[in-house]
Amino acid sequence: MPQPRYLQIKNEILHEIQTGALRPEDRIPSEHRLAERFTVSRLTVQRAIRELVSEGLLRRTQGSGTFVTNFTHRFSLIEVRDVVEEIRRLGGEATTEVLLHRRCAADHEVSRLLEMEAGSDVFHVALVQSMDSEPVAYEERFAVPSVYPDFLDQDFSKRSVFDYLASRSVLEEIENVVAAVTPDKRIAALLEIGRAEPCILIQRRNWYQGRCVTLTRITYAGSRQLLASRYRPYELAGGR
Amino acid sequence: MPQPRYLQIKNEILHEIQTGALRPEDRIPSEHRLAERFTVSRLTVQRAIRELVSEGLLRRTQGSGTFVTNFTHRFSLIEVRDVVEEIRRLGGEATTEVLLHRRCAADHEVSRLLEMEAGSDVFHVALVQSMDSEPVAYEERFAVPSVYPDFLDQDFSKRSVFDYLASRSVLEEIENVVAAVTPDKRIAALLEIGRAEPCILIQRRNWYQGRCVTLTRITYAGSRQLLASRYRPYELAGGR
DNA sequence: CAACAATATTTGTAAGTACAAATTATTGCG
DNA sequence: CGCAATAATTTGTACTTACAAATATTGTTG
Repeated sequence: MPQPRYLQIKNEILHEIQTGALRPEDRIPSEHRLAERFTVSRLTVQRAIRELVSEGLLRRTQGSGTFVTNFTHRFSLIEVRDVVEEIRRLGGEATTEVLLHRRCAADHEVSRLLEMEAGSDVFHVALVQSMDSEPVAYEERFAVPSVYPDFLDQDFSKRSVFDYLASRSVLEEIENVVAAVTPDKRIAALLEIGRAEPCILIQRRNWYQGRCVTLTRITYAGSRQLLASRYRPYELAGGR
Repeated sequence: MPQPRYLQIKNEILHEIQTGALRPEDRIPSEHRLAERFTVSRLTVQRAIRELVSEGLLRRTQGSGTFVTNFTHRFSLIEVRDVVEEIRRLGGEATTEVLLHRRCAADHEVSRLLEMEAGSDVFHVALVQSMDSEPVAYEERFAVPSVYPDFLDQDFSKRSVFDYLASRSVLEEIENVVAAVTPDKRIAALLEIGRAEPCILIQRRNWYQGRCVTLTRITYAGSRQLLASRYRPYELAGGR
């Protein structure tokens, strides 16, 4: 058996969509008819269709039928990786300089973003990430003490904050905001760039068990393109 | 039947992962055992597990077993929508001013990015997108003539370029590059911002049938946060 | 003890059947 | 003709069975 039947069926439907033989809003044949056409059981057809539905290419309504989605990707996706992760992926050596690592009272802005009362205690770490000795990002992270009790015991120059935080909680919700900013004097100096050089600021908030538990602000040194992604929206499944 | 059995099983496993009862690399019981435990058929268990696999929470190996992934999202995702789409989503009125709409010879940079010979003919359109009469983005798009023969006949002030391009091809591959830039004099004037105000530049390339067919550069007026996303990585399925 | 063979376990694919639920088409009646 | 009841279609869920393929375990033998 060179390729499972359900994959053959799936790829055939996918191909018809890609070539335009099946157009958005078109109704595809019923499971029964497809099962007849391919001489397979209804279950096999069903599996192929269910996967295409979960991938967003088809939409089905009980009693009515299965239709081609007109959702020709209303958006495309950009992956935002952890800086250390990204540096390694690019084949560089990542080093971390920890500037601050403390417990402190949250200021107005931070407490608002963390959805807690102003003046509450938070953990705070500030660091500079370098790739092959060249600074590429300034990170500032805040964490809620109750969820990360051993935050202050960590050595973030050895293990990335990202790694540590990820190991302590399976996140429920993630919010990312991207903005372009001009670095202030201090950050420009740390990143060894001119104050006129624009930077990308990514602010991320994570929720765990209904509460906002971490706030991260990463300022990327402008010219270094760490935010790129390339992907295939609808790839044919299986080999060949 | 309040909730399908396969969803109950899926959510139970998901819950065990979220609470930490099941940890990364743990092996979960075999289909046979789970079917016994929940008094359902193997198929029903299989469906629950297959969905969790496709969502990236479990990994299976034939003959060996099913394991919890240690893939605690190495990246998070940002959705990049079309400007017109994004403006409507925010409840604003989108207007488009077309500055250029022509056929021309590709310069060195554009032909390199479109993977074609320098000097080849390309379609070119430049426009300013506004939200409630306030300019928010400057777009420059290049398209390969052979794939979009009626490019010049379109009225892009009525129908968005995005819409037109999407209607003509189902894309195979999408590349996005995000950078922070300082706008040049012309773009700053068009966006009605100061030259010191940093902007986000998104460059996108699309592939269709093995060839790069479109190149887009969008400069977002800095302070307007059009790049934000919020999502739940592993949401419990079904109601209740 | 090590190498190999046989066996058991586990997942992968697939057929067939059954009934429920939602939608759409059809029929019959006033 | 219009409306309501009925029938047919289509998807949703679920059970049982069957065998193949990959891996893990156990037992045997030199």
